[in-house]
Amino acid sequence: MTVRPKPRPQKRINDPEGMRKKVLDVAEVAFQARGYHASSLGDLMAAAGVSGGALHHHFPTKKALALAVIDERVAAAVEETWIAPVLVANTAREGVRAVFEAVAAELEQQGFVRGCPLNNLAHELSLADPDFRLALAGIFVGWRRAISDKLRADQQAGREEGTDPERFAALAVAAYSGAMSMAKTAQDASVLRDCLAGLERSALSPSQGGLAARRRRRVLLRPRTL
Amino acid sequence: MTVRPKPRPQKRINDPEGMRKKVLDVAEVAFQARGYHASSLGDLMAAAGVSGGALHHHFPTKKALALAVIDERVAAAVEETWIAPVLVANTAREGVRAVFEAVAAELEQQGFVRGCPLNNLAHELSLADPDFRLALAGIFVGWRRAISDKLRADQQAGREEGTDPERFAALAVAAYSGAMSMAKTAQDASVLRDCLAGLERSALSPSQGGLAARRRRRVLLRPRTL
DNA sequence: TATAAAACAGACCGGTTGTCCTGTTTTGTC
DNA sequence: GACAAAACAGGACAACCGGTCTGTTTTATA
Repeated sequence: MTVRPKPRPQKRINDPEGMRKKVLDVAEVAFQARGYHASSLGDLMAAAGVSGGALHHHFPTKKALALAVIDERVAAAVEETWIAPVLVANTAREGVRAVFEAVAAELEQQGFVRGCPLNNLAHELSLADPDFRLALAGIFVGWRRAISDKLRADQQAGREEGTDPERFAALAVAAYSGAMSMAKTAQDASVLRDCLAGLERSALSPSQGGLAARRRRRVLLRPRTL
Repeated sequence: MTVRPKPRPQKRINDPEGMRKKVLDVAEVAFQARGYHASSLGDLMAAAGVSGGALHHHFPTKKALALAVIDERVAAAVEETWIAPVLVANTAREGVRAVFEAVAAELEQQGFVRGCPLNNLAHELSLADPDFRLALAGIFVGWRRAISDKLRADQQAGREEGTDPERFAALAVAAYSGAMSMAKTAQDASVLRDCLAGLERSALSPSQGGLAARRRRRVLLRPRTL
C-alpha cells in the first residue's frame, strides 16, 4: 500500500472561461445529437465533469445555456460552414456548390449524419419560446443575407444577372436545410448531391453529369457512440 | 336542493375506436406543436379526457403512441397535402407549384406557422430511436417517389424531358422542408413563395414576376394559444 | 495581509414523468 | 345467463428533472 501523506489538500485552479467552454462544448454536442429536451443537465454535468454548482454559476437556467449555445456555437457553425466559404468563393453560385459538396463529402467520410445544428434546434425550440425563436431566426437571416449579398456583388460584376438574389438565397438555404433533414432521417448523404444537381442551372440540360457518377447511395452506420 | 335518486349508476359505453382516435388526435397536435419530449402523457390524457388506464390499453408506451402517430397521421398528412395534389395535377412541376402556393396561402390565412409535421418529428426523433427513424424515412421515400413517378409520366408524354426525376423530387421536397423550417422559425410564410419562385424555370429569366407582387412580407402572430 | 467577490462543490427538494398495477365495467360468445 | 376477454378507471411508485441552497475554496483588490 502506498502511503498518502496529505489526505487531499490539492490546490484547485479556478478556470471560469475554460469551464464555461467545457460546458458549451458538451451542450452543443448533446443538443444536436439528442435535442434540448432529451438532454438533461445531469447528463451534461457528467459528460463535462462539472459540478452542479459550477454549471449553475455560469448558466443559471437550462434556457440560458441553450441560448448561449445558439448565440455562440450554432451561429459560429453557420458562419464557418456556410458564410465564410461563400464569401471567399468566386461567385455565390460557386460558393453554394462548394459548400454542398464539402458537406456531402464530409458526411460520407465520417459515415454518420447528425443533421444541421441550426435546423435541429429550430424545429424543437422555435415554438417553445420566443427568445429561442428570435435567436434562431436571426441566424437564418444572416445566413440568407450572406448569400444574397454575394450574388448582388456578382451581378455588379456582370454575372448572374437573371437571378433574383433573395430568391436564390432562400432556395439555397431551404434546399440545404431540407436535404440535411432527409439525409439525417435516411442516414444517407447522397440526397445532398441530388439537391445540388437540381439547384444548378444545368438541371435544365438533359444529360449533363450522367447517372454513373451519382449512383453511390449507401446506408451509413454510426462510427462513435455518443 | 335537488334530489339525486341514483348516485351514479350511469352506463358506460365502450368505444375503443373512438377513444383511440381521440388520443391520436390530441397526440398529433401536441407532438407537432410542442414536440415529442415536451408533450407529457399527463397533458395528453387531460386534453383528450382519457384515463391513464385507457391510454395504456391502446398504447402501452409513449413510443408506441408516437409510432402510431407517425404511421397513421403524419403519413396521411403528407399523402393529403402533397401526394394527392401532385397526382391530380397536370404535371409534376405544376403539382409542386400548386402545393407550395396552397400551403403558403393557408399559412398566411391562419396567421401561424406550425411547421411540417414530418420534419418536426424527423428532427427530434430520427437519432433518438431506430424505429422512429425508419418510420419517418419511409414517409420521405414515398413522398419523393410520388413526385419522381409523376415526372417520369410527364416525360413519357413528351414533357419535361430535360429534368432528372430523382433530382427534381429531391429538390422539391428539400426546398419545401427547408422553407417550412424557415417559415416556422420566422413565423413568416413568405419564404415559401421565394423558394417556389427559385424552383421554377423562370428563375433564369431576369424580370419575370417583378418585385412588387412579392413584397408582402409580414410578421405573423399566433391566433390561438394551444 | 484583510476582505469581499467570484468560482466552485455537493447535497437537497418539490414537482413531474412514464409506467405499472389492481380493480371494475362492458361486451362478445357459447 | 355464464364466462372470459376486452375496455376502462384510477391510484401508486420509483426514477428523474431542474432549480435552489449552504458551504468551501480561490482570486482579485486594496
